[in-house]
Amino acid sequence: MAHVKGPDHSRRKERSRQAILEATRALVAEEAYEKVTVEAIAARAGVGKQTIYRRWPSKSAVVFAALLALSEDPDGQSVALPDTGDLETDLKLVMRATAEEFADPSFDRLIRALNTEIANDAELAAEYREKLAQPLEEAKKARLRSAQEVGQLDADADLDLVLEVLYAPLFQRWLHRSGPLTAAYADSLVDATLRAFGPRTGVGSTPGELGPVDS
Amino acid sequence: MAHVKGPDHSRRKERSRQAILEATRALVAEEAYEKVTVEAIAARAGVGKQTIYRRWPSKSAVVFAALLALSEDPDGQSVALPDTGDLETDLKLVMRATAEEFADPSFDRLIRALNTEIANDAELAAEYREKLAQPLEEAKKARLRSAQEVGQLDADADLDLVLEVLYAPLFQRWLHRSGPLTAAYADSLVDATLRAFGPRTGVGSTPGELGPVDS
DNA sequence: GAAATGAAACGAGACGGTCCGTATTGCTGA
DNA sequence: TCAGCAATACGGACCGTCTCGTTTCATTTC
Repeated sequence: MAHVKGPDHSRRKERSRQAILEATRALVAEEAYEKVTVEAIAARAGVGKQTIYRRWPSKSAVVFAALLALSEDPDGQSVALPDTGDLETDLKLVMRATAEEFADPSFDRLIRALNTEIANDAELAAEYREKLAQPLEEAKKARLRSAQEVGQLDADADLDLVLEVLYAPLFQRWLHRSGPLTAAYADSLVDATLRAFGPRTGVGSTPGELGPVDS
Repeated sequence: MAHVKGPDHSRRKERSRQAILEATRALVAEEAYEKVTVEAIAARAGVGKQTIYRRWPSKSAVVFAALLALSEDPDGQSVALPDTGDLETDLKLVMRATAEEFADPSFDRLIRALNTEIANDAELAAEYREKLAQPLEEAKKARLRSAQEVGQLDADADLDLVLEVLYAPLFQRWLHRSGPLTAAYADSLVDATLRAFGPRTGVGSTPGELGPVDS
């Protein structure tokens, strides 16, 4: 008597759900965002338009869900950054990889669509932060904390600020197409960030008042 | 007989042109961007729709022109940053002012609309860079160069990179609504930037191998 | 067990509404 | 007189709703 509801159509639902999300991703990846229509998604997914609107309230929501699912695929597997023991090495690795990702046209279009959605919708932005950005940031901060423990990063550094100084320039340069995203550029961002937040040159225990370098 | 063309309607043309741009700015400032329609602009400007399309090829172009005109208004007057002689003071002044600007809802909507346009249209982005971003950046770089000359900034620093490290975090935090844009935050960005690109402390400048804490 | 039953979900697509960008029309002002 | 204009009708694209006949599947019936 656990069956309160009627027939179990969950498998059917899941299949069409996946088809819709995959069709959406494919379309966003291969065309300009304005050309992605709900009708096109439905046709590509082999699905009726109503099936889409049964699950999501708007086109924005569908696109957003499709892009969210991109990073949720690997079940519960949480992100983890490389940890060779040397922060500079690890950061350069990650930043170079990030810069390369942005060079891929498909990825470019996907992320541009995502940014357009969240820049103009505070609710979607909050959901994006909660489900995608926060977990990733936590992983990055975990790596930074481990660097703090071995004295490769200022123990007092605000990690949110460190991440922003590190990533925001890359993001802005990509979004505004204001310069090339080369490996050298990625490296120079890491260098700048480490100069700003690297270990204090002084006798570094807990800081606060001691200021041996006063120049 | 310098009049090659017919009757001199230039004053009329100019009047309707200004009316269109002003109506556009008003609408973008007060409503969500999707609600701004060409018909609404025409009605508000007391102008026929065709008059708009006679001058601009698309809605995007009108909106873009309206926002461009925002910063072109003060005739040929070029931008100049404060120069008290102390870079830290000047940068904090500018960064605090920038952070405050973003807090104004009208300004927020205007810049959000502008960013949406240029993020998805490489041509508009190029025009934006040429007509708005570049001149502003040049003014900022001029201030930085003067700081380099008096030894308040590393003479070898890449000024484009300095500006990115300084402004991009603020921009990203605003765009993604990922944190408050306080004066303290503005200051901490200046502090970080100056630690990264400030005058070299001496000979053994670049970090990397010196490791008093090796645990 | 296999066939019949009924409800939920579905594919297809017609429909109203909004908006873009074009075409038409009659007016107006120099 | 006539170029430029406001007003507005229009075609086309798309969104989101609604309808209709069909498919799928748990349950019932033999």
